[in-house]
Amino acid sequence: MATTSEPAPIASTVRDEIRACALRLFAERGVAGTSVRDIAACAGTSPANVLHHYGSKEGLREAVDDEVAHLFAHAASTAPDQLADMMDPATGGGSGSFAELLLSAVPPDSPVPAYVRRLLLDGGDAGRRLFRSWFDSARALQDSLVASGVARPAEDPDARTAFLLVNDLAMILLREHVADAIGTDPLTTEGAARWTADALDVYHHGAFRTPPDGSPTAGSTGPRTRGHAAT
Amino acid sequence: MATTSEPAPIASTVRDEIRACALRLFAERGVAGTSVRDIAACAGTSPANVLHHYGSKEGLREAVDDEVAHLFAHAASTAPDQLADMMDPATGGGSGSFAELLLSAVPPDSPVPAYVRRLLLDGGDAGRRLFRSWFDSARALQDSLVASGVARPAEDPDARTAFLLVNDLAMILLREHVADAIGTDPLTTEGAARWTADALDVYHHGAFRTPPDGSPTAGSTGPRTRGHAAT
DNA sequence: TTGCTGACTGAACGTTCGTTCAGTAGATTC
DNA sequence: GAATCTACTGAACGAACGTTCAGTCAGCAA
Repeated sequence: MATTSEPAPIASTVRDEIRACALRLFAERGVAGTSVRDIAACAGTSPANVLHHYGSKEGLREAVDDEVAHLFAHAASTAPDQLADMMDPATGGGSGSFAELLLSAVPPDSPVPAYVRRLLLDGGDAGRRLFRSWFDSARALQDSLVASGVARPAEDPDARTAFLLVNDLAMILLREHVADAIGTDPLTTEGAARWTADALDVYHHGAFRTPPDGSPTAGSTGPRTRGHAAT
Repeated sequence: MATTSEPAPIASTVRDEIRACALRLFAERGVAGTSVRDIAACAGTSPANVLHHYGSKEGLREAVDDEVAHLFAHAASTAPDQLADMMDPATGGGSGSFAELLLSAVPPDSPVPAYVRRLLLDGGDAGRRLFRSWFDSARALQDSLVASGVARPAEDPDARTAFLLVNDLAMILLREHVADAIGTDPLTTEGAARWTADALDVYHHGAFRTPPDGSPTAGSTGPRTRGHAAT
């Protein structure tokens, strides 16, 4: 059903159609909330044919997981250059954002971001591997940016990388809520620009004024009220 | 089954047990992935009794949504003071983090954070309301912090509030992945300290070195590669 | 004692689920 | 032309689903 722009192998087979429908429906309703019959109806074929091609519903889910993983594996191979390029203040002063990378890899109405969300939050192995690979890329990028003087060195580099990566992914995860709150979808070009502008401001100049000198490493700052209500 | 500490009405009724089980199972497996029979078995009663108390599975889901919403509505009534207190560099230099507030309100092994995750990501009205209320609180806090000179004023205050709030929530959403990556669960006291230390460092001093002067408002920094592969 | 109420159950209901299977149609191979 | 293969279908399977219902039982008011 209407795969969008140019580079796809255009002659979409029923097999591909089934997988595309599964991707979209899984992303919208979750795997448990999507039936094989739903997918078959979406792809204009019979439920039996879905299982003919993918063996089982679980097999189809794995195929979709793989598709998404490969999409990013390919993007990741060009990512370091792209990200480093985005980061270079000379060529544009970008943000080095994974979200921007994602935005550049899929059309704005793609179900992929929503599927990535499920992947990251459903506790499965595919999601764990995806996050791992992103974390490793981000860590390497962070190191190189520190080495080249673009980024400030962190006392806790793993925490720093995780912090920046997670902030970045959060925008994908909470996309609808952000759009509601600020009135612009952050996964459109204009929305991304607005989001990036603020993120860069914080990442360059901070959000808070400098604390009292000899700033404590803040390690002691746990929550002080320890209500621990049951539930 | 073993509700934890003090303030709960301790004499847990079967009705409460059913709701507690539903909260946990919905959080773990999703609503569609949890059957009424599962919940009944967990609560040690019959499926018919679950529906006797809550009318339908959907009614039970709404009851659980309400329970969580009320938990935070109560927390929110004391939140401004607590958050402002956390923010005050004089009394502790905390982070004003919603995640810390959450951590202080529920025990570390509570299913509530996972349920909040589902609430925020399942596109329902309860999640939308929850985010809205958090955004409004965060916005008000942000304004007061700017007024008192603790926070730098932002060019785009809505975006700034959304950015900080979303960063904060991200840690809850991606909790397991962060724990994997940095080796510490950020929703434990020690994990939170580590996370907070780095977050404060970024929020006070930035993550990147100051860009070339006359820093562009960065609005032009969209992704420059416009691959838009189909999918 | 009687009658009522609310918590609770076992058995069953109709539906929908994932999956199986025998079989058809259209190519391709020998 | 027969044999083989792959894509595909309609009908059915047993299991699991949410839900209904008649009925049991304990506590309590009259």
